[in-house]
Amino acid sequence: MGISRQTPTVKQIWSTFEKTENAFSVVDLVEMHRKKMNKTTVYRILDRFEQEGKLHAFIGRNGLKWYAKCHECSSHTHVDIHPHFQCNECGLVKCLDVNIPIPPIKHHRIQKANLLLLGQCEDCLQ
Amino acid sequence: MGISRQTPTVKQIWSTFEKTENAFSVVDLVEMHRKKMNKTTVYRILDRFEQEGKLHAFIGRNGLKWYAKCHECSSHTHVDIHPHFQCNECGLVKCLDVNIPIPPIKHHRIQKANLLLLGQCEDCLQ
DNA sequence: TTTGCTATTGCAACTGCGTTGCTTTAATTT
DNA sequence: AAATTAAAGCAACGCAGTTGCAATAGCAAA
Repeated sequence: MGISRQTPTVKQIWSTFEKTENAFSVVDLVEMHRKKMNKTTVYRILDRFEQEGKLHAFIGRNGLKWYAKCHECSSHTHVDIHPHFQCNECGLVKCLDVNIPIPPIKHHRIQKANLLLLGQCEDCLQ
Repeated sequence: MGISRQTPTVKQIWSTFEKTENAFSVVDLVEMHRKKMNKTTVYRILDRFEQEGKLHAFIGRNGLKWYAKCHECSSHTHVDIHPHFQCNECGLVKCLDVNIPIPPIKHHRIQKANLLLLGQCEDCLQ
């Protein structure tokens, strides 16, 4: 499983994430790479990156799936907050370097937590 | 705006939420009421309930929209955590009565926060 | 280098959630 | 009872995401 062949398409998708902590929706990624590869290929490469732990995924404001490369996102199985931010004005999505503790919930076992903060980013505040 | 006519379909949709704090996905609701009304009607009634503040909505695990009646969900505009829980085993979704404080994020203005906790519910833990 | 294996890609068709436009129905007001 | 118009039904559509299959091309082994 995972990425076992370094094809041009794999390299190209990876290059999108390599230099940034920002997240991209699948729709954006399909559009970005439309001229070079099929949308099915984009979906499949993203799946493989996610399984490999090179990217992590979460659901954004409108139910679209977003992907981002995040430091230390590869292999923790403990309850983890994974906070993400989406700008209501420009649409920017990125990972936040903030740790938000989750209190224990009575009679429940919490395995994962998805936190999406919505608001205005640095650029749009000015 | 809002619900201005008490039609049978409106009453029926509302009766689904009346007795519980559990949330329902739109897909579930369309299926539940399939014999009595058109799916378009379900979507539209849910939209109206949301605008009226009788129901609130959030995005679940798979990007589906979920609705729930929640005490005190009608009219606050402050940053609010709205924590929801989804069971990874039985799929149950409900509102949690827990307040989780969001720390201020440098250079960002946070207007809303969506928190989805995933794990096992009381019934599935046994 | 060449060969063989099979992971990967492209393509086209399909599924399913959600929306739209328009006509008909019926709740509410007068 | 009639008029007004919100709401419902229906069919067609748009778009995200998936599937099956044939063609292509990494990569390892010879």
